[in-house]
Parts: sequence; structure tokens; C-alpha cells
Amino acid sequence: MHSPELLKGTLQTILLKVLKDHGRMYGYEITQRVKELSHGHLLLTEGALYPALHKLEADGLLQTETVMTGKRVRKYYSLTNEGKSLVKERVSEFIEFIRTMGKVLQVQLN
Amino acid sequence: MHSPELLKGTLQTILLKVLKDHGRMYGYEITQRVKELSHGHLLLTEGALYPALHKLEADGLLQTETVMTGKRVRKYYSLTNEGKSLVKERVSEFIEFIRTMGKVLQVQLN
DNA sequence: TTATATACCTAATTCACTTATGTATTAATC
DNA sequence: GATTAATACATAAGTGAATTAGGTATATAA
Repeated sequence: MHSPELLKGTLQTILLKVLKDHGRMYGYEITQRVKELSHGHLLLTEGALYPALHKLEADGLLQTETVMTGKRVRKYYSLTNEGKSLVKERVSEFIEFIRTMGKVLQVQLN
Repeated sequence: MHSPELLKGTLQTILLKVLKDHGRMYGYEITQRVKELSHGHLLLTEGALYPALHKLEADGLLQTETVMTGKRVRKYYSLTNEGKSLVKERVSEFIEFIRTMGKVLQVQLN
């Protein structure tokens, strides 16, 4: 696992991008997808995930749809139009930050 | 300027690596060096810088030497042996994190 | 002489996270 | 058939690294 300190500030970007790439997803599904994509290196904790999803929804970037599967509740999240346009911004902001860090730390990142 | 959220957790790594590459430096000098290396994209605030330096010193990673230049005080920081061995760890940890983020966000970082 | 740059510092506040806990259903194992 | 693990949601208390906002003082440029 990675130092959780580094994750700070990147969670929103992860959630938005994963939802952009995959479409409609529910919370638990997101944790599994991120775990898979990162080969087990990035494990989202529920205490971070759910508040983050709620905030993105409150900010109008995500919309929800609650679905019953048998007796179990699933809350599906998907990007709003506002969310869709923000993803690109956030991702390129992150890439730009990485490039800058590469210069400051004088390391090759590829 | 970058979203300051992204900086969280990376400040210690920056300070250690810049001190490793440059040798003995004082606080203000570090801010100028980082500004220069990042082409003005990364501006360290004093409220973040000085507490971070003090913490690294308290943790035994940095040692200090106070020098008077005329009537002005300069506090020089340099890596201790413990600090030197930690730099490599921190930098490779950061690189590993970036690689993982690249996979999760499905972006090319070079 | 007045603003800007240099040079240090800390205290109050913010906020995204961790840790801990709670509830409940479904599937696997013993 | 009972217990554990996986699925699925949620919140509350605490942490800690940052921001914001202040303070002091010297040196230089306008």
C-alpha cells in the first residue's frame, strides 16, 4: 500500500475519472475497480469514499440512482454534465502537477 | 499555480530531495529554488515551510546551523545520515505512487 | 521615504483524511 | 445449521498537514 498522505487531494480526481471511464457505478464497485486497476496498491477506505461521493453529489458533479437488488440497496453514481466537464480539468491539472514535481524532484516519471 | 490540495503529503519529499541535490540551504533559499525548478508553478508558503523544516529537524532527518550575515540571521539546514537514507525511500515511494495513479486514471505521464 | 525583497517565526483555523463503529444482506465454509 | 467472509451502505471522533493571517526585523530599490 501507498503512504496514505500522498492520496490526499487525489481522491476526487480518481472518483470522477473512474466514473467517466466506466459509467454508472456504486460505491463498493468503485473500491473494487480501483483496487483492480492499481493491482492492489490503492485501497479506498469507506470512511473516505462515502463522504467524498456525498460531497461530489452535493456539489452537483454526480447524480445518484438508488436500486434494490433483492433486499439489498445499491446507490449508483454517475457524472452530471458539470461533472463531465470537470473531469478533464482535474486530470490535466493532476498531470501538470506531476510534471512539475518531476522537475522539482529531478526525476524521470515514465 | 497548482491546486494546493495536490501538494499535501509531498512537501517533506520536496524538502528532503532539494536538500540532497543542493546541500546546505536556508528556508528562504529553498522557496526560491523550488520556485525556480518549477518555473514558478510551485510556491511554498512560509506557514507550511517552517513548521515542516522544524518537524524534519525534530525527527532527526535534518540538522541546523545558524549563521549571521551582517545583522541578518540565516538558519541553514542539511540532511543528517538518517535523512540521506530516507530521501531515496521517499522519492521512490512517490514515483511508485505516480505510476499507480497513472494506471488508475489511465493516463500517460511522460 | 516608502515599498519591495529578504529572512525568520507562530497561532488559529480548515478540511480531507484515518480510525472506529454501526447496520444489514448474501454467499461460502465448517 | 452455524459461523465467517464478502457485499453494501453510513456516520462520528480524532488527526495532522496544510492555509490564512498575523508578527518582527534587516537590506535594497524606487
